[in-house]
Amino acid sequence: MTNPAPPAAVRREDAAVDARSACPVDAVLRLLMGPWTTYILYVLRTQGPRRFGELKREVTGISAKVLTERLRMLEEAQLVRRDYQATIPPQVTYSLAPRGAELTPMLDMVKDLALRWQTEDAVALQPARQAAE
Amino acid sequence: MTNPAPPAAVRREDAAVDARSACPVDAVLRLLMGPWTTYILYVLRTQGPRRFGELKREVTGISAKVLTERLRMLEEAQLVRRDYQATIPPQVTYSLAPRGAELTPMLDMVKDLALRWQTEDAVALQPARQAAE
DNA sequence: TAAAGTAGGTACTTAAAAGTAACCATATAA
DNA sequence: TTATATGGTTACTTTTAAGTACCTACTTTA
Repeated sequence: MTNPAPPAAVRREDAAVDARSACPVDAVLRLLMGPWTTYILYVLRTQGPRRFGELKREVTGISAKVLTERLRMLEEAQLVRRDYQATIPPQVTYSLAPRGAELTPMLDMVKDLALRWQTEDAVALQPARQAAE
Repeated sequence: MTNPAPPAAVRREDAAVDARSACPVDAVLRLLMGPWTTYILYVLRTQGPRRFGELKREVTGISAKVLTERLRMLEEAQLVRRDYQATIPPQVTYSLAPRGAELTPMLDMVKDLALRWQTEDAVALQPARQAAE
């Protein structure tokens, strides 16, 4: 689960709030949530280290604001590494940190599941093929 | 990545929108996202089938509205099964569907990662222990 | 007679997240 | 001389999601 704005009614039940906030699974899933996040990780994983501008161009449609937010969040979570070179113009390179790489097997698992379900659904919706032959 | 409201600027670039919406990993992650979702699955997974009222009591702090929304979404995604008995009062039981159970290894993987990172962080913040002895 | 439990539905409000646009300093290229 | 690129930041607006409260219909219980 993910913790939204704790409403007043819940804010009083600290036990419940803690139970949700302390869930370690939730903490990790919350990192991946939100638009663009897995997309950014995907680009870094498959394309290798990228500079800010390159990322912005490859993650089509993202705004600089959100890209910055996501990168800061991922950096804080140690999923992404930020290399800043104070040249002019400045050169900032983002790459997958060790923890980011550790997510790979799990993301692959999600991918396999997703593709399998997709196939199963497609097959289930195609009894016409058998009937037509 | 998750698809937010497609802004006008992006709406024209259908290729980009498709690239994001069609991502199967994203489709699955989006199901788990949002407050309470993994919590609901967790309760069904560990406690077994539960009725609406029971769920609402166990998922502390959730509102009936959101619980209903989440269950409908999970049912549509075939992660959860809904059994409706037209008794009086009506009896509605929710249980984990096969696809919901298939998520277990992946969620366990997230849990292991999360706990390990938590431990690593705790150790990294405790060099005082060594120094004190 | 009124309350409580069943499983929600609906309307309204609020808060968070995301989007847009303008701006910063600096240097190079046209 | 103006535009472009670098890597952002900031203010403002819009969209979406979530929360709150009240309602249904029927039965059993106090």
